[in-house]
This record gives sequence, C-alpha cells and structure tokens, in this order.
Amino acid sequence: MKRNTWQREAVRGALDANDGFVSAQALHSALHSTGSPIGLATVYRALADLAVTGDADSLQSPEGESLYRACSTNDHHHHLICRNCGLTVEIEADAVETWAKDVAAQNGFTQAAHVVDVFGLCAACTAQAAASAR
Amino acid sequence: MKRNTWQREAVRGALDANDGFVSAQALHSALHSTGSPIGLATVYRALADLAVTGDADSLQSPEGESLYRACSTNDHHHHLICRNCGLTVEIEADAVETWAKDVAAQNGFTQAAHVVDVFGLCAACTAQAAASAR
DNA sequence: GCCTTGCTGATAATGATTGTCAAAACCATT
DNA sequence: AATGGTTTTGACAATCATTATCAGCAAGGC
Repeated sequence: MKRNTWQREAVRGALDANDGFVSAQALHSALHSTGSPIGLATVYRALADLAVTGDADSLQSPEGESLYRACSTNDHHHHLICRNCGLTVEIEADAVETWAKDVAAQNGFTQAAHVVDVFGLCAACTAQAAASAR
Repeated sequence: MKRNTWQREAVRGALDANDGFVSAQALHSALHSTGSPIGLATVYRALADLAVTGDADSLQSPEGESLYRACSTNDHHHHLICRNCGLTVEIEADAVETWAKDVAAQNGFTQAAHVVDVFGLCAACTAQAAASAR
C-alpha cells in the first residue's frame, strides 16, 4: 500500500510553490534551504511517483536534465517554456494530438507517444534581453 | 583550421550506415566492433561537430541519452522513431511549425524553438511484440 | 621534409541518477 | 497505547553518459 509521509508532502508542496519546471537537484536544495532534512534519493523517488500518478509532469531539458512540474490538470497537454526564467504556460494542442496520431498510423507505427514542447523567451525576458544587448 | 582526419570520416560513415538515431556510446562500440581503434572521446567530439555543421541531427531520448542521426536534408524537420529498433522516418510538419509559432506569439514569447518528436513502435516491432506477448 | 598547431585517445573527473540496506516510520490491528 | 508486518527513508556507494586533461601524434602549409 502507498503510505503518506511528510517527505512526499514536502516534495509536492515544493513543486506547487514553483511556477516552472525544476530539476530534482534544485528541488532538493530548495527543500534543504528551508531546513528540511529530506534526502536526495527520497526526492528522486517522490518525483518519480508523482510523475507516475500524474500529479507531476516531467520532461528533459535540452541540457539533458530531468525537469519536473506540478500541473494544474491531469489532462494530457504540452508546455511553452521560457528558457531564461523557466516560466511555463500550459497549452492545448488538439491539432497536434491528432496530427501525431495520424502521422504514426500512416507509417504503421503503434503506441505513439510524442514529445511536443516549445521553448522560447517570454515577454519579460525578451524585453530584458533587448535592454541588455544595448 | 578544421582538419580532415580518418576518424571524422569513420564517424560520419557509421552514422550514414545507420537508419535511425544512435547513441554516441552505441556508435563507438559499433566502430570498435569493425576493428577501428577510435577513442570514445573522439566520437563525442566528432558528433558534436557534425551536429554544429548541420550534418547530423541530435535529440534527447526519453531516457536522457543524446541520440544522433545523419539527416538527408538540411531543412528543418521532425522524426517518427521506433523506440524498439530505432528506425526513423523523417516527417514534414508544416502544420506544427505554424502552430508552434502562433502559440508562442499569442503568449508573448519570442525566439521560439520547439521539440517535436513522435516515439512509437514500427510495424515490424509491433508484430514482434504481439508475438512475444503470446 | 619541417614546423606549427589542431586532433587524438587513455584516463580521470564530473554530475545526474539509481541501487543498497539497516534503521525508522506508517498504519491496521489488538 | 502497544504490537507487528511492511514500506519508506537516507547516507553512501555504484553506475552511466558525458566532458576535461594533457602529452604525443599527425595534417596541411611552407
């Protein structure tokens, strides 16, 4: 049976407190800095569990780290992520869903999963970048 | 100045000989098994170079490895990848291109890049899986 | 052929993630 | 509240992919 431990709550809480995607490492140090003595391995396990139960989303950053995020819905959806500040917008993509399924079917593929994420600079970071470039 | 070494040729050749995405590690052992004494570090360097010059495409597998592939065109395109045998089909996705750009613009994002890849089981591997499940 | 300088490769280093296992915590039951 | 069977935890070691190091080699211009 799944048990309810304060560590799991702490991880979920730390995820909720964050607007964007966070690495497991960052989450661990964030928890430590609040005085929590939680172990690194536990953070990884909790994140893996949350991802499985659908309470969190995970994706690979372009640098190869695994990033996690608490998502507001359990529905399948995608993300628009600011590569500078990590701000994340959840986006609906019915068109992409059906497109992915069609493309897979046309080529004889089954069990199609897809990775669809858009990275960019959010409005604030765009302005900042323009200012600092000057 | 960039020099022309047989090692670089070997890596490019090994990439060309392969239909799908390969990890750097796999490429290195493939080369070794053909008797080439090429070093692992060199494979990584050659792949990084090829990716920069646009002679190869790279992406992150869901497991977090970096995969490489020699692509037939320099145009921007996406991939349909068999997660079992690595077979890769290049797919055009104008619809997705414009969708990604629109979504980014609607949310004030600039410099939008996107990661769009479809993983599945190709026809052959689907049949195999069905057979072995029996 | 010689020389300069970039390239190679064995190995160490790094950094993220996962495995190990005894001790502690959880929860249903008494 | 005490007990007991299991799960979870956490410190640490192990693993895996990748990158840095650095002395020796080789490519290309002369």
